[in-house]
Amino acid sequence: MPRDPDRPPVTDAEQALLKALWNRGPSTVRALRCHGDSRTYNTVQTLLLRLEQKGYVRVDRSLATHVYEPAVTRDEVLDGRLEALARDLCDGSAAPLLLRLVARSGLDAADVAHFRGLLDAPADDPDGPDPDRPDPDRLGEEDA
Amino acid sequence: MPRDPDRPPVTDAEQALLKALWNRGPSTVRALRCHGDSRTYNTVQTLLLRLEQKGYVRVDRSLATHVYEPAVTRDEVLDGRLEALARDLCDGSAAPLLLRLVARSGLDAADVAHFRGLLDAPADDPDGPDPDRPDPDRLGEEDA
DNA sequence: GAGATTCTCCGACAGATTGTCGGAGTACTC
DNA sequence: GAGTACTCCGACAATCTGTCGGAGAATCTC
Repeated sequence: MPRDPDRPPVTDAEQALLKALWNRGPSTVRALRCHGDSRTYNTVQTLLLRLEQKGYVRVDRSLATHVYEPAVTRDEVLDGRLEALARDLCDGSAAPLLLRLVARSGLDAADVAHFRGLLDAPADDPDGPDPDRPDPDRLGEEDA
Repeated sequence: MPRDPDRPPVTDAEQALLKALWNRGPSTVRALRCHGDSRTYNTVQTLLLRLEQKGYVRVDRSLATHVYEPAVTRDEVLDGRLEALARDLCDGSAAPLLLRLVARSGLDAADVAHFRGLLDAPADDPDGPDPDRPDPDRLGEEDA
């Protein structure tokens, strides 16, 4: 289990790119740009570079045209953000977050059943059932 | 139930002050400043003013020396942040957040029991148990 | 192999944000 | 009415963000 909590935060523009990478898998600047991104080639590249410096993406420079891929999963980012939230507002305890989520968000019966199951099973299954993550295994299919 | 989701975000310095207000209840600038805050009087005041503009604190200007108090509870801020997180990373769904929290954070037996109870009871108790809010009725007691 | 393309790298830059105060004026205390 | 305590307004440097331009290297095309 990777354990490097405090990456610098991502900005909005960076996050948009990171999301695109999660959805598309490893991609080139060009591919990302065509993916509905009105930014200049250079702008996208700068953002990607900053994401690399911050540790959110990994770059394969073996080819002439570099290929960028996420270095962190959405869940890892989620964990980091949740941890930061707990630290900021709840003295580091995650329990209040859970409490709030359960108390307010509209969980349907299936969700409730799901979570009850999780509570029953010991919680150390990081790759457990994860119904709503898009499959991350379509590589550099340029859609131009 | 107050419903104004998108307040501008608080900065670190602002949040420290907001936390102090949550802990101490309504306070004057001076009281906040003595509360282990090395900032200048004016700095604290500016921060408080910005918090007011953003809607996080309310100011009682009826007295000569103004009294600042939180306009939002910690839970409301928490809700907003969690919503933003869900929006940013999970297409608006809060379920993945819950899943992550349950899967990773170390919940002790009491927590688990607590949440199981919450899952059993329908979730519409906005003013439910709130164990760690201090009593807000010690006003300008300067601790110098 | 020379020109045209395509990329990468480096650096810049304007606008917004953040944290921090100073000064001027006002209200209150004795 | 002098001194003190506050508030209001504005400023300011440092940093962050999003956005590119230009120079040069690598690749492709004839």
